[in-house]
Amino acid sequence: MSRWEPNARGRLEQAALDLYRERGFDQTTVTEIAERAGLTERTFFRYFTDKREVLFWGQERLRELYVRTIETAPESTAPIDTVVLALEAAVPVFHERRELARQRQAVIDANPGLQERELLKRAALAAAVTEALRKRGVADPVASLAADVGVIAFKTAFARWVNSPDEPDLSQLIREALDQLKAITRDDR
Amino acid sequence: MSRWEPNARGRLEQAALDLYRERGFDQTTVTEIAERAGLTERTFFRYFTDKREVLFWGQERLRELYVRTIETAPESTAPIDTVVLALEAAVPVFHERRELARQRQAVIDANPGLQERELLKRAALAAAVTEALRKRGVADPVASLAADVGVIAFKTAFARWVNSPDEPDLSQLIREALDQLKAITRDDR
DNA sequence: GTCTATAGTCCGATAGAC
DNA sequence: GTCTATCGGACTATAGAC
Repeated sequence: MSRWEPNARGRLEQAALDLYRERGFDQTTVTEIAERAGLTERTFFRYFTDKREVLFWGQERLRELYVRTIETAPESTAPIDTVVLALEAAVPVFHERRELARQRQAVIDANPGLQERELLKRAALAAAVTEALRKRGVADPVASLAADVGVIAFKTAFARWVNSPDEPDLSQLIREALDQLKAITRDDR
Repeated sequence: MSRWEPNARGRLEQAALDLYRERGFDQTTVTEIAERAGLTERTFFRYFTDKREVLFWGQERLRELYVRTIETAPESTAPIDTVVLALEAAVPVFHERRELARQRQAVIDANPGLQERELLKRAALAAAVTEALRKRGVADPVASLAADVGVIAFKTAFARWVNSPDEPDLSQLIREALDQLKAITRDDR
């Protein structure tokens, strides 16, 4: 038997999401989150640097998955296709947590401060993808442009996926978004 | 004669930029900014909702310029070209303030919190561009994809422009970035 | 685990412009 | 009189220091 309940981090994350949904992000104090998780405010700040960060777990795992997928992609793969491979490799992570993703996104969409943080996380992932492409010998600015295009395609696909009543395949939505993006940037129209 | 020195807002903006450069964003308090501008902390918060916002004046002007340019673009112009027209219309705004833009960007680049805010402002501009395209009859998701592609091209161009020792033309850098972006998304390679 | 600085809010007061 | 810009003080919660 251990002295504390296990999984303090997970309990804080769950308590925070629940409270943000119940009464809104601004109306929730860190003290309340900690109380509901059976911990103290101080402990909250040991796990998360601030009140927003508690919603963005899984970021690190996603980053590693992207980078690893890019590292192991066939050498001949074009930059943009390499990025798509990485995005598709992460699709199961989302499919397995559809309801959680939906709830989380609803909270974020209701608060500009959380949207800021989400954008920063997305930019950090784009930077990691850019770096992984560079390591494969992709020159700048092609590396960062390919990463950014991938982010746009994913963002577009995710927005549709997360709130659809039916359950479309995220991979397919990504490919669709990318196709539309290609059509837009094609010169011959 | 009025009771107060004129342009309280401008004085606060200048004082804030100077202090953020001198000692860093985190090491600067709102009280110090207000003091240097000859005002009180309370007055600072009447003009700006928070400490970051003071760096992002001009945002509204830029938004109006983008929207107006899109509204008045020739009907036959393709979505992506309409966006480029808008971006180019705003180029003089930057060319006229190169040194200020440089200083501001250096402060932002040194602080994640400010980067968050910058990303949110950029997203807000993209949303305004998307909306302006929709009003011209551009369907979704083409409207938002075109806006996002424009944002990427501008971001890429701006990053090069703002720190070049020589003074390249921002318009040309935007067109170059867009060309590279088109090459990346082209299927035939 | 306690203590503290500071961001950010609220309500109200005041002084001049119109 | 009304409107607007500044200031004052009290207050809470975040976040970091010790």
